[in-house]
Amino acid sequence: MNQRKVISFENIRVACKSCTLSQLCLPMGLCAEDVERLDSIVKRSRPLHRGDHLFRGGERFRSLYVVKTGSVKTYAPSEEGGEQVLGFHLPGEIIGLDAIDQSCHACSAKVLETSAICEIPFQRFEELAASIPSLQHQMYRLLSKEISQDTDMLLLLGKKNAEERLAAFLVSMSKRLSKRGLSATDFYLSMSRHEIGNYLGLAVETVSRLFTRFQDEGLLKVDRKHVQVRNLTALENMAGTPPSATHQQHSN
Amino acid sequence: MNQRKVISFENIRVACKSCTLSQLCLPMGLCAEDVERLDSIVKRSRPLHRGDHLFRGGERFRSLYVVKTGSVKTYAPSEEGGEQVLGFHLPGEIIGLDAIDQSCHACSAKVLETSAICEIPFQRFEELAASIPSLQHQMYRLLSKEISQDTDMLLLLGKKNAEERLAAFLVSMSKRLSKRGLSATDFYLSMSRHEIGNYLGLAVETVSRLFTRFQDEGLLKVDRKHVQVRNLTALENMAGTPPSATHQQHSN
DNA sequence: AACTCAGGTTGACATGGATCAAGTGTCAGG
DNA sequence: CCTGACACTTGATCCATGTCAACCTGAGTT
Repeated sequence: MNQRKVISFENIRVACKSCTLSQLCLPMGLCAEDVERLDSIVKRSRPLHRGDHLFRGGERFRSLYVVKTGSVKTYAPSEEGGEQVLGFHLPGEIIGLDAIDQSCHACSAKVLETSAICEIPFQRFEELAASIPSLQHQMYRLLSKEISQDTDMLLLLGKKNAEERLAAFLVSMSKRLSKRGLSATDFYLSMSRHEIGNYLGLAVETVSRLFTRFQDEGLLKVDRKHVQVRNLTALENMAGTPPSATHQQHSN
Repeated sequence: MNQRKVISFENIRVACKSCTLSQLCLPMGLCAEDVERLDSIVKRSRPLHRGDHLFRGGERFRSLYVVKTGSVKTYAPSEEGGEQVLGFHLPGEIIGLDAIDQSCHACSAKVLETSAICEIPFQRFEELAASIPSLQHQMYRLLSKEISQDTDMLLLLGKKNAEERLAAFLVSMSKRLSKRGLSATDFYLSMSRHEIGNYLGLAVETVSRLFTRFQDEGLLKVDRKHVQVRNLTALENMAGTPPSATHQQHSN
């Protein structure tokens, strides 16, 4: 069937079985044979570039998307220009789960930097899941995890002040990046201050001031998008979610 | 006077097939035979009373729960007394979806008034769903809907001011109640002002002042927990979610 | 009836963060 | 090297809402 491409994009278009994300993503817990079956329905497009949309609010829902490399933000465009950033998505994270119910995307998804994305046609996925119990189970887990994460965010927006919010954001990024094999203390943020503020329910100015203050307090070293965490524990305490308070870690 | 009785006691231990909620709940879209199979795994306990817990944060996850009559609140107990109310659940709504991922409840669920609850052992449910595609699909939809609702809530907490929040809350209650055959404009709130404030990220005093103001402005008639909506359209506009802005209505 | 007590309302005041208004890099294109 | 655009920072001010405190009200209880 499909001619194998043995060239430069090969590392971007890796099959699920050789993808380093398989333990975060849908293939988790599947046997080799079932991974192949899943792999056969995944579509891998050319890399997308900063500003490209995976989908826009209002479009018909057909597929789920998984970030393979790069990062994506989802946001709800509100009437008259304003928007609410709903999340930033790193490799291995699934996008579009909220659209299953209405068969229609309520939010938009835009890539923040050059990114490779896997597309999973949902109807075919559903058929497959019906015949692979562990895939079905993993899908329930991923949906459930999305709900827990939203719940954490509700707590953040409902109860935390500006300082706690930014600390929680930085801790979350740190954990998620390190789970992907990157440094937990030295990373680049792919989103702007404005997007961070929007996501956290804060004004840009507040975010900027907090970055400065955290740096003055020796918690961070910041240079534009480059962040070096100097005192992760202090940030965790500030964020109000000590690692042992919950029963297990679950951020994706 | 008491219209709450409409869905009250005649309903308590009815089987799924004769439950008035079947179009909101898991049986939606199932054929009669499959409804029977689902029904056979559902456990129906005696009514619970105000303050009883369905589960508490930290407990092992075994079952999902569906409100049959009455109402339930879910909340995340935080260290040292504080809590964040995560949601209020009306008949037909499923509770516990966030615990699938960790097999452990991160939040607690407490009934707000005498309530009948259906318990659905999750493992048996999962087995059943694997053999009934339309049940699996409905489960995906319900999980997805939960995510959309959380998303709406993120928008509320991230972008809306106090007045918009309370208006959105009242509109949501109105819609959900009317979808259950109750009046959209005359109802009793089963939660306290404190719980409303907590849920909306506002101080009790702010909620109280807003109720007074809405009444002064002729939008509502309020007597303690009894609310009569006088101008639903105005509330909808204030809430910033005009009914036609989204493509379909979906609040459960 | 009087007492109690929790939930609710109302008023006075304080403040965290929004908003407004200048700057200050930094980078792309000419 | 300039120029303009844009993201970010910093400072000054304002205001929505939180906080604190007093009081009310209704439903039980004695």
